Amino acid sequence: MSKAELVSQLVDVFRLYGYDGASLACIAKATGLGKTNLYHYFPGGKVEMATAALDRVDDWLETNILANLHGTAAPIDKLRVMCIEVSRFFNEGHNSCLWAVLALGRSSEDLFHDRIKSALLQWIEAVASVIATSGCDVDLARTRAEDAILRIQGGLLLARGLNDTAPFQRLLRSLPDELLAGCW
Amino acid sequence: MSKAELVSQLVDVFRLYGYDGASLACIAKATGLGKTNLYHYFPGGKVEMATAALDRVDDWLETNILANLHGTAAPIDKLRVMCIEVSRFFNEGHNSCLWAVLALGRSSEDLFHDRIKSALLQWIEAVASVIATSGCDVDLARTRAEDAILRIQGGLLLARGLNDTAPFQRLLRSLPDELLAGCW
DNA sequence: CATACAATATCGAACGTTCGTTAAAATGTC
DNA sequence: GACATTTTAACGAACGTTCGATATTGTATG
Repeated sequence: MSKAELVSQLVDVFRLYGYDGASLACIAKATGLGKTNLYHYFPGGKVEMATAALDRVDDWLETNILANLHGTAAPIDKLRVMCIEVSRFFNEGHNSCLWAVLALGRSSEDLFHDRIKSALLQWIEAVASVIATSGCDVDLARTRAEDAILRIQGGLLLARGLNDTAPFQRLLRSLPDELLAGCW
Repeated sequence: MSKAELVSQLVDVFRLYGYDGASLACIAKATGLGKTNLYHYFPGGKVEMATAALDRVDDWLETNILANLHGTAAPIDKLRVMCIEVSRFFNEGHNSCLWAVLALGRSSEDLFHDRIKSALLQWIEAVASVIATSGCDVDLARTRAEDAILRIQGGLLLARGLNDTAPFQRLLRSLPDELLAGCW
């Protein structure tokens, strides 16, 4: 197995069990590697494994979300592409968000908080920029962008809490139009 | 310290550290009780402690949210009261939601999932009922109610992820009117 | 082509620590 | 003296981690 596949499995394990819930034995079983062998790939131990998982999610954000939002397509099309990519990445709502899991899992002042905050802000600012270019007031665009990310996170949480991905999927369908509503 | 205060502290500890992150040593320190002494109050151990914390949150939901929503006041007033109570309970967004922490913290098939799902559904249905009585289509009311809870959860998550409670507070301010918009 | 050697990958066993938990004894309270 | 509360001590299990050795692979030299 390549290291890229390995990291993908780490993402899955951490967002399913959380940082504390994902024991080394749990990770070893999920990846098929021995506990010891994991230290060959991640000498920094569990922290480095979670960091690698976060790196992977950052890559996804940059490649599949930010690049698109910063592109030259029409605002409505960029937002539609974003929602499609989000739906795919989270398996139509069946997967949790690693940021949410790590942000809620440990104490307030933990290792990953700064990274998560930075990623969320990048996403919000990119969405706000797209909305603003469609003629919206800048402050309103920012507010709507925050609301968009907020609702995506809430949708994923509800999907897990209710065992029902319908609200999340409905949200993604209506989001692009709502974000640009009333913008000329 | 009364048992009621003790349970309140359990709620705080669990929603700050998560179930796995809240070790017995951590709980003992937070409550001021010895590890073993906790077993005098909760013979069922950690599971019973978390269950007691969930009981407390259920009590809050029933007393401060559902009773109000099922009352006889005007729909808009009931929704406003709800948002005020939510803001107070979550300390204006500085506290996390125990349901979210427990839902995201452990594996999909865990001990608390059914309880969390049931509580969320009760809340959603109560909100949907209020919206529907104001003249809204029943399906639309349900959709809006799901969106309301979804956004509250997302707002709390963003507050923790961004270290910024502003989106959550803004959400609570605009939610009552938005939920009833276009309903005659 | 074959051999030797270094680097990479994997493993089993054990480390010390912390986990949740239990039993018994000590302390406080009425 | 009866009862609730708290503490001391200890338990086996699981935690993240480290060590030492063994395969496996790649590479260079003869």
